[in-house]
Amino acid sequence: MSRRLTDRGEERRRQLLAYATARFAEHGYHPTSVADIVNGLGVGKGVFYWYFDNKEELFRSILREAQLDLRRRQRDALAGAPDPLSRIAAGIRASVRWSAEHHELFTLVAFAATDDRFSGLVRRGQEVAVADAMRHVTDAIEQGLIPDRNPLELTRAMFGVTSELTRHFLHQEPEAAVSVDEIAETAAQFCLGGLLGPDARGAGDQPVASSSRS
Amino acid sequence: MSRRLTDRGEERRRQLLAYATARFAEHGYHPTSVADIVNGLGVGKGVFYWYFDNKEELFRSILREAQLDLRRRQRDALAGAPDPLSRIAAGIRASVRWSAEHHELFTLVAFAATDDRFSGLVRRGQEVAVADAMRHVTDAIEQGLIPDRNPLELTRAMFGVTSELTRHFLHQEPEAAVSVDEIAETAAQFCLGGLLGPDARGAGDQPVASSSRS
DNA sequence: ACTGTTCTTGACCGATTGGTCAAGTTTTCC
DNA sequence: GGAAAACTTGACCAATCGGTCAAGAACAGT
Repeated sequence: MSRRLTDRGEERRRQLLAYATARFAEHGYHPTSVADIVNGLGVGKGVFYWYFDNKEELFRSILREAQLDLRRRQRDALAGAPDPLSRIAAGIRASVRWSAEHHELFTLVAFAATDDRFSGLVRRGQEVAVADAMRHVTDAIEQGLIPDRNPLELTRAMFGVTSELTRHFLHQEPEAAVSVDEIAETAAQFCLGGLLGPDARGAGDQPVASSSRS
Repeated sequence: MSRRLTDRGEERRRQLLAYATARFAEHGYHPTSVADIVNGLGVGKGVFYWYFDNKEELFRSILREAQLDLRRRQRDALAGAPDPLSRIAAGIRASVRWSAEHHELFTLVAFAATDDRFSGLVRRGQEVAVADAMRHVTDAIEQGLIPDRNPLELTRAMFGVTSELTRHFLHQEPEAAVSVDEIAETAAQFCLGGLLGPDARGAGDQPVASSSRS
């Protein structure tokens, strides 16, 4: 589809994406029909199919734009952080904040990861993000700031912390009145502690021999 | 439905549950039809509706049995652990092992958490599991084994680590040839470190004043 | 052996869906 | 001003689905 869109067309496409995002997040991808989307916007069915080949393509577009936005946000957040551990902490905080602001997108990505058609796309996006974060973990190991353990395992553990705390406190139980900053801080602190491990000394200590060297 | 089932009936019901579990895990809940399930078992549609009121009830039954099984497994794992931190570590390892053995159920719970109809059930099940685990976190704080921070936040962070490491290494990338025990150990170590935080001293030290007391 | 219950079959049905498309409107371009 | 393109409408359609149910088979109990 190499047809050009006018400004009016671009605006309509954005409306479809935004409305569909909200609708999918609230009711789920499968239970939401194309008719639901176009009726909600007050347009005819053909408008939908003018801009998207099918329902699945619409959803993929939403996922891709979410991934790009998050990655951009994390890159911006790391600018200026002096050392690997503070970059890791800054990345975690940026992630928590982005997810807090994009509840709908977070929900959709979580669903997409469990669905055959979309899990590949989600996986590839996450691999990029994980590779980004893992570089800092590797740097921290090389600089002797944390014990030498499997960087991928450590990075994935951090992802788990970040997404679970965000999901629970900022999306599922927002009435718990926990601030985004508090959750971001909890995530960062827990992860820094996790990187150090249970036998860790204070930051800056010389690396010590590990009984289970990897 | 208070009709009694014979042994033959019980066996058929189990077959429906097992086949549906595999089918839902592989293709997704929504894309799997009742026809898919009964055709896969080689029975007629009425068999399905003899045992279950509808498709949704079948899925709920699967979720409930999964939650009971996991909880039982974790309770067994804690027996004999002498102190809170070793109970926490034992619970984490049990969780990882259970999830490794129940890939299908793990997948279904992950999906169910994102779906309107089932997320309530998943949430309640998780709250029970979280409350169980949080008791040990609270004990550890009270015994001065870890700094005094929000136990619920700490417990949720551990859940995030456990599920993400399991999901990634044992389900998504099984060809990475990482053993279940290694992942269980990584999860336990990361979490113990996370509980201690980045300023932690060795286990057994007196609790020190925290600059951000909660 | 007969009755009652459990288990089973698969045609059937109303409802819903994703997607198509002829026709019309609006806008753009020359 | 007219032609072309973009945008829009909503009826239509084949396919699929969840669930029902009359009828039959198998089994259990007396």
